[in-house]
Amino acid sequence: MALRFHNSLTRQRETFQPLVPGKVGMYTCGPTVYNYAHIGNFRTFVFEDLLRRSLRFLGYQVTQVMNFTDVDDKTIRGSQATGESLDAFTARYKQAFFEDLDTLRVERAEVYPEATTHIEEMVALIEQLRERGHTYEDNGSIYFRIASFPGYGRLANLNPDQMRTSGRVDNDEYEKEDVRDFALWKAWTPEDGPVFWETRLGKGRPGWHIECSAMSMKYLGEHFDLHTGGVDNRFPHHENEIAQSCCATGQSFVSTWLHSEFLLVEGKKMSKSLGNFYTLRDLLDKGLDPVAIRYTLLSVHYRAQLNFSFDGIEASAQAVRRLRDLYRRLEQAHLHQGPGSGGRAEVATELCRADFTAALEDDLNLAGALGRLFLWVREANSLLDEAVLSVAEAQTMELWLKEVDSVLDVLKEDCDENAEACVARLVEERVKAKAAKDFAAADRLRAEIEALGWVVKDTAAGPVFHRR
RNA sequence: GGCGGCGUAGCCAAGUGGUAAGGCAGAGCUCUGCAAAAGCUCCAUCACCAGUUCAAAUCUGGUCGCCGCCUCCA
Repeated sequence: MALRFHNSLTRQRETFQPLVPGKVGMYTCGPTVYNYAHIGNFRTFVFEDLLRRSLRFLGYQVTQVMNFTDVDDKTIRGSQATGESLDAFTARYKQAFFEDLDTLRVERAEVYPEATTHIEEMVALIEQLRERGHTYEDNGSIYFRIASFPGYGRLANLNPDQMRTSGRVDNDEYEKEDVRDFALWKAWTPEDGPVFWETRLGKGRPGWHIECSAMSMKYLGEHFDLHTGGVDNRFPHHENEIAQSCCATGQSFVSTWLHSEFLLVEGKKMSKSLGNFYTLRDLLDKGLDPVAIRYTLLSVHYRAQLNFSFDGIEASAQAVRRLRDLYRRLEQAHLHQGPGSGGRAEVATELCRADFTAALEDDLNLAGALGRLFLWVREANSLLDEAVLSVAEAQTMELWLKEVDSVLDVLKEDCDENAEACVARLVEERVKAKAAKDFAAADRLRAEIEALGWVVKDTAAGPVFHRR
């Protein structure tokens, strides 16, 4: 089986062929750092995490670039509202973003370029477009003329002539030749205050779309493998990126475009007016387990709308618990070494590996892969119940589960080591109490452990414990 | 007006021609000092209608319902 993706550009499933065998360059549109990112944003970021982890699982070397949009209308307005400099304002949200990524166990990209530190690259790109006749100026601003790019609309599957035109656009955007044109460079206005750059293009700031063209090509080359984002970025943002990049370089830009669908909350698109708008921090305040949130975001195919519900989080938490319980059992299997399963362990594991891998290769069908994984989980538990696993077999199974977890990243428990050591002592005491048939003491210790928020389970191999 | 997606058990969800994965919840059983976990068993004919086919959740046409995009938005 070969890795296949549904390419938004062609709307077809295609076999993935990186430009350089074994290596993948991917650009993932990052956050505009003017507030805390919400759960819908994280649906996309977790999808991109699944993508990079899957690529690595499949043996590719990945270079991921994720930008920070740290200058635009919203960041400027935000900084003015708090009276901070733009840099100080956005720095807070950049840091918060990284904290949130850690909470959700999203792996770090290789490069996080910021728009404000790549002004020169953008200016050079705009100059290149100007030389090739794709731009025009008005009052110091520079616009991209989409009529100069015949391929415009291909990604979004929109015919420019049939786009709906509204009166509102006509009124607001009178300075453009065509309402569909977009700004590459915005001339300074008094509302921008201290936010401007004096450049060869004049005094002003870059438009939004140009940063992604400039920074992706700087770090990944003029033509690279994968570009991803939420569906809402498909048009106009990504369409404009294609226009800018192709017109500037004269060659194709991105091989494969991947777009993740929207996340709904309780069946509705998230919005502040509906009261179903949640940042990650809001959800943590409600006591939700971040790993359960991660699992939920992961377990629905990225091109399907995901309905986020609190019941769903509970179901995910249980599924994660099942995986963790098995992992603990495998870790401790050496304590009651068996005679060997007669090949059952190996066969089950190899079948699982083949099916799990095939599902991932099929446009990142993680839901299908998980279905197959849980079949193996049952088999593994059965073998443990029968106490037949040899030490080597248990290790093989444990290794496979760890390998799966290089994609899922849900096994590790968040707990501070002091608490764990403390509970471990109570568990030890309880073992002694039980050995002495002092069940009253054993029950008292169990209650104590549970009061600390932990659960202890007695198994054939001795007690195991974990956070509730 | 133009483009696109979706509708599978109580909930989530996989499955693009061969007779319905998996998770959660629920019921019963086994095991168990207790408590859990685990294992076993049970729980759907795939929105509706009409076609194509030896065979359709899967293809075609239509109906109903839901959702998204057409320059703020992951």
